[in-house]
Amino acid sequence: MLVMSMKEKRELIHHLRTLLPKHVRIQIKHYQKGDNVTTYLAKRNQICIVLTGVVDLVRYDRNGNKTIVERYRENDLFGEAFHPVVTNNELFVVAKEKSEILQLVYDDLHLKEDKSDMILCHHLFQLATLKAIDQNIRIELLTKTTIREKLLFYFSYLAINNYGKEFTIPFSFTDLSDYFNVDRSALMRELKHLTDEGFIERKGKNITLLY
Amino acid sequence: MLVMSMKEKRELIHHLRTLLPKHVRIQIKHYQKGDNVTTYLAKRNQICIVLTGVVDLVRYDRNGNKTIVERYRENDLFGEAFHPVVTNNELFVVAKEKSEILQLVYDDLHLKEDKSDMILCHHLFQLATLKAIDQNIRIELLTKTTIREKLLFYFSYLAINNYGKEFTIPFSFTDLSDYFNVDRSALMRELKHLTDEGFIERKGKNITLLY
DNA sequence: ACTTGTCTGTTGCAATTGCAACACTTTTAT
DNA sequence: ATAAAAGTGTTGCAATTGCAACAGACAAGT
Repeated sequence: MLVMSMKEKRELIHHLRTLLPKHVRIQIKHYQKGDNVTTYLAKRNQICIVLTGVVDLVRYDRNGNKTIVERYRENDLFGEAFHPVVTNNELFVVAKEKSEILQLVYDDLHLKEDKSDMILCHHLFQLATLKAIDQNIRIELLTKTTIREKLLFYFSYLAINNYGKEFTIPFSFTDLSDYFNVDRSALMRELKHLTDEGFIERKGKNITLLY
Repeated sequence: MLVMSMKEKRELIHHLRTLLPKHVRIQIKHYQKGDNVTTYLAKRNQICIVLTGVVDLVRYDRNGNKTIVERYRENDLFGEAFHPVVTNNELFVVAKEKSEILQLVYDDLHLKEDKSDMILCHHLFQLATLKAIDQNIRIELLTKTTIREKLLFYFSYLAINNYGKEFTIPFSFTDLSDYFNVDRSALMRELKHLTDEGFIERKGKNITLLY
């Protein structure tokens, strides 16, 4: 199956680790909160998998606006390979908390025609698919025209993932506004409107949908 | 190499077609301009590759606003698998021009341990990576805060791909505004401002960067 | 050639959002 | 324990954008 649960994803990573071909050089590195995991500069063709923790891919524009381009959690795939130098960007990968990252060099897995190579490749394809799914959700979120629509879309996404109309937002509001790419105060204002108009109930980051 | 040129990508697809394992069921379908390629409903785990032509993944929201979620060109990968049903979306894939689409069922390529299977898997991973790259560019574009920044980012992207400060926009302005997810008239207005302020010269869709 | 439809270009006005600034609470580090 | 830092919540105001509406250019089809 291409679409898989968290559990299946975890098993996939475990399988991948146990079956890593010997000719594929890997490193497992540990990072503390705030550490720069790796800068998007030279080292091309490096693929990283988050084993534990959370890391953010962030960008600062000329005006100092911060955007969380993507947030990677346990078992997510990322790497320079996915961010070709198309413009003069400043991208940073920063550990949001204590994290453990598996790094491997893509070029190593070139068609050695052994079974474990094949499994690795297959797993990487699945991970890349899952990544694409996350990216599509983000794109869908960003293409909502108003903050209200962004919030409602995001809430219904969380509701489906938590199987219910009550859930806790897994971001701080500051980070959420970076992820939505909107002003934080404007986001808070819209949350207030949604509460006042009876669409949601809110206690801190706990939301209950009333519709 | 993970990052590859158009030519390399074309060769990859060619290779993939000649080496398709026999147990993988494929179909090559032809579509005319305006045809609905496939609706994002039931058929999961189908992977599509554009052989010729252009197809758009579009969404209409409640207010009738159209958004081009993604545009797929020759050798691009798409499919229901990348769009899990997370919300009540209405996604359509529409042929923008006469197109030829290769469709294969993902479940067929499950670990048959033969060489061509491995190559197919490897190629699919590469395609998925290229897809992720495109998605990242789109995300970067969408996270620009103003229409001006979106235009300048997009222009510099085109300039790099065309190796020069002169290029032709490969969208109609109507489609470009759908892709940027902004109002068309607002986009035209901003183009005018950029021209008036001497950032660009424009004749129809031909742009020259003056900075 | 003519009609139909789509695309381009422009403008006034209203609505949403970003910005700046502030007070207050919570978390983190020493 | 206490200081410093980060996050939350709120508001007025300005700026950007969306919307509506229109006219002319261009393209496609009969």
